[in-house]
Amino acid sequence: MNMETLVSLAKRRGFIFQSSEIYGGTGSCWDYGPLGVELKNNIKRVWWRDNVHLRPDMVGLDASILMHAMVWKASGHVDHFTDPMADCRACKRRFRADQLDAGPWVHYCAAKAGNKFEVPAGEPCKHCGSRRTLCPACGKGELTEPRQFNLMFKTFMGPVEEDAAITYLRPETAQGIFVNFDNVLQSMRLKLPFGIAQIGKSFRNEITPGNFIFRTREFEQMEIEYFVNPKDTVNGRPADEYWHERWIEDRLAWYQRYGIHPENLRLREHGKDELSHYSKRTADVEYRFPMGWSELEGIANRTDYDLTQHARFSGKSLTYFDEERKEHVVPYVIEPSAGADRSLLAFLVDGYAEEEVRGEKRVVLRLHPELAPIKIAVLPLLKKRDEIVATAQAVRADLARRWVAVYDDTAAIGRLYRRQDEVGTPYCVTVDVQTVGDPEKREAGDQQVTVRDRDSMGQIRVPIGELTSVFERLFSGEGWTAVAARYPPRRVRGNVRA
RNA sequence: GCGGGAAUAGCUCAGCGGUAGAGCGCCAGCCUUCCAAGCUGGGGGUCGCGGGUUCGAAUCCCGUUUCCCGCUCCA
Repeated sequence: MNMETLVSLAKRRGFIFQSSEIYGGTGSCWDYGPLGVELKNNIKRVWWRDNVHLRPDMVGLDASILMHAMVWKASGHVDHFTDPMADCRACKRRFRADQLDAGPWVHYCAAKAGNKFEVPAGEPCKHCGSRRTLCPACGKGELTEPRQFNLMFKTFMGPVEEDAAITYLRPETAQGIFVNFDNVLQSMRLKLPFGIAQIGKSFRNEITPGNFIFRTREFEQMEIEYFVNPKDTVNGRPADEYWHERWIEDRLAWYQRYGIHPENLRLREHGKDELSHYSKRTADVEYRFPMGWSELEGIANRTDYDLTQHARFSGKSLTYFDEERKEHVVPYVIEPSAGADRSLLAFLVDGYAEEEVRGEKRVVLRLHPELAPIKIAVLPLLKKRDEIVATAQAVRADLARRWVAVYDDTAAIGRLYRRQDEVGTPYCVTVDVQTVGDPEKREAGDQQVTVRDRDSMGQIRVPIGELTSVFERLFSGEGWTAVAARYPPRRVRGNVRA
């Protein structure tokens, strides 16, 4: 599996198109096509259901993308979300200019000709006063002047482009939750621990976007801020550490529940040196993408950093009153922050399979039935028979009230199946002559159709009247094997091409 | 942003100074009683974009945009 194959499939089958393609494309932006938007909506819907509706301790939120500029001052993004970068003119490597002094460096001092010596970490040369100027990787090249990379999109509120009107497109949805902490607390009568979930677009001027939809400058996050009382203990551990561990386990399990192979998932603990300025501990859920292990979701313990900062900058109290201790506390927050686009990419990559069937290559997207863009395809075996076509269209219309169901008659049955396999449709329904009967042979129809399973390619005969209950069982997770056992396999009446 | 590679039909690619091609896919018709069948026909490309050289440029030169691989970063 390589990314190019997937990019090609995604475009060919209407999942993902490059943004503004007719104008030559625009960097790092991608559009979700008819099937892509279904898939993405399904991912967001099951995430919301599992993390908000099914839990008694979670509520949702949808904050605006544009916020008061002070939000980003308080959050630290204006000051910390910038990286001064310097490039080596010789080996072309790039470095964080603020981390160049981290190690000792070899210095050819101009003030003391012929002298080459090592300067200790963090110190300037005591002879000439200069700091590190040569590349720490190759030791030869001069470094360029540090250039400031601001990762936030700057824009103007209102039509006048003046400094007072500057604000930012949010670089994370999290801050919308923090600034609404008190509103949600007051209106929903919540007790710690509780969480607020939000799905929405965020924007970062990434230095290097790429790898298809993996790193883009406009992306969609699925974030949870789970507030806990840091003074509580659970199972003998501080509440924030306990819940952090719980969320790490829950989130890892979530990806597996929707079909990601366990061997393609792992947890990676952040080292002390790579922790964000607000984080006490962070663990990443990583997926084995075609380009290597990369982050799907970061689960951070943000402590009381954000609420404290916003309280300080806004002058508003952002505390929770602990009834038992009769005191105000600033909650700690655990943040499971997932990428919707990255999840979608992982589900595509993980579901993609090529197998050999009768000497032909079969491409199948083994998407979890809840995620599949199309749930059921209803197909006529023969499109020249009006009764077959009419019955198939009626069956589709009936099923479409409950599930995304499509009708297709533009090819022979084998090709129709393969097309549906390639876009991950879990089940097909085929209407044939037996279903509707054959007037010329005075045969009556049996009103039964073939239901075909994507993964096993198994087929059963099901009365049209029982289709809804069969699909209810299949989509509730009962499994093909269990459901198929109640129905006869399709009777083979010969195959003219065999 | 730097270095390297690439850009021709929906997809994969050939053509590399002289009338834009193939395979697959797509559409239509015929045929066909269940896993990418066959036959016939069809639509579709100002060869990424803009300049230049030339009688003539997909082809050579310059610029530019986008994608891919590294550096780097994160959801």
